[in-house]
Amino acid sequence: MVSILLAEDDNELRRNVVELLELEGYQVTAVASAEAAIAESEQQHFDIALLDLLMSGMTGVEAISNLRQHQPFIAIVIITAYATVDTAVDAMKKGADSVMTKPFKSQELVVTIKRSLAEKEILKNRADLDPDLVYSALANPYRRKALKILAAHQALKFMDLCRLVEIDDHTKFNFHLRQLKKAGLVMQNEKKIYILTNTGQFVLQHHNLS
Amino acid sequence: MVSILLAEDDNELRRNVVELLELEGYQVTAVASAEAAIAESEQQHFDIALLDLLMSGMTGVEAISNLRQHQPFIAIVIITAYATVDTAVDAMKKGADSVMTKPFKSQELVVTIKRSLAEKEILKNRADLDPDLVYSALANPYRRKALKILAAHQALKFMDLCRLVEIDDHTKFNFHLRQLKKAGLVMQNEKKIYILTNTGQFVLQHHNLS
DNA sequence: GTAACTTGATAACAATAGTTCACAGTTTGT
DNA sequence: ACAAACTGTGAACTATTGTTATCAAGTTAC
Repeated sequence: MVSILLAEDDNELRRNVVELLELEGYQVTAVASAEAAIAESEQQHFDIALLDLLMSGMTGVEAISNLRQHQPFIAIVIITAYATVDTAVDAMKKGADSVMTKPFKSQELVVTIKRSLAEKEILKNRADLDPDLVYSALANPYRRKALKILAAHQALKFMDLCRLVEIDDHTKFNFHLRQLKKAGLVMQNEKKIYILTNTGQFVLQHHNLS
Repeated sequence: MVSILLAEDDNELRRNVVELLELEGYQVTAVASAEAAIAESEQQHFDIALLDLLMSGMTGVEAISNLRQHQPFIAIVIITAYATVDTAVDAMKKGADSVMTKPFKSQELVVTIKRSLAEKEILKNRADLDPDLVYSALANPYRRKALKILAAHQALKFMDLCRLVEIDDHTKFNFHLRQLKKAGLVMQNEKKIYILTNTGQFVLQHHNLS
């Protein structure tokens, strides 16, 4: 079941949103301040947090880094009545995944929640891969280069990739390719041609290899 | 000298912005489409790109990933007359560093440019560190744990950190700590107490270690 | 068919990473 | 002052990573 953490200091709106989300089948924990939200996040796991921007005490945006400390994969949606482009940009810079304006229709909220969860879903994949192997695989310039080239060309045959990485000894390159396969970043398709796994694509997107 | 790539299909506005930015001492390359901007980015280095959202052909937001392909550290500002919170959020999700609304005052543009460059400045630091060493250092759960703990506690003495990482043999932990030092992620302050380097803080921020 | 290229497996080896042990100088508490 | 805990160094050793050489099955070109 998807668990939602809601921080909203308007009592009536909070009750309404809780009711709405519970009808949608979510499990909701509602609090009235950013501080309370942080405290809750230390107690139990949440998939997504809906934070009002302006509350007495800490703002929703200020709470983001605290929430992520205990729940690195939590999706965060900032909700605010006074949203401008600037406040939205600021919230995104500070780590929000989305920003909604108040007032909103029930369906807008549900759609935003579903989309934010979907976008985070890819991140969850990372949880089931072995970070030791991935970092170890990235700790070599040939392999980082191979990944980048593979990302650019989508699919490459062994020798083509080998040449592009500029390793003259193909057996040496074969070794590095195996390391990439072992780390789950690269695989061969049915025609034995090398492609990135979606893990590989994710890693490449988020690591900006140099 | 800071080099700016400007993509704007309104000829008059483009000329005005070029004039303004050159007066401010920037070196500006101006084009009239996202496609032309991508082509330029393959020719020379830019510190920052100012992209109009709506142009004939590709939008500014669609060009972002292409630009980053050749220039991973480029800062990107999306400029648009029809900015809503939703379009701004979308642009940020796709990798923009900031979003500005048209029309804007000269000073707003200059301030936004300076701030975006400053925020990217941290990234440049990464360029001068050895990715082999960093990834290698991260390829071990003890070391990732030590980094996380160090980030939470800011500063820790050797034995305190060792206990928190739950390694019983302090000399074994000492080895891993040396690896972290060698990678430039951790250092000792004047009182010999262990702290993260700013490289270490950057890595921790951007890797969300699991 | 055969010569050249492709795509691997395997073994032998060097270099690096990681562990453990022994020991020693420095702080800290009492 | 003395013991205990702290903060290391260095040597010995094992495991893993990375390189090189040899060999071989499959594919393609002619």
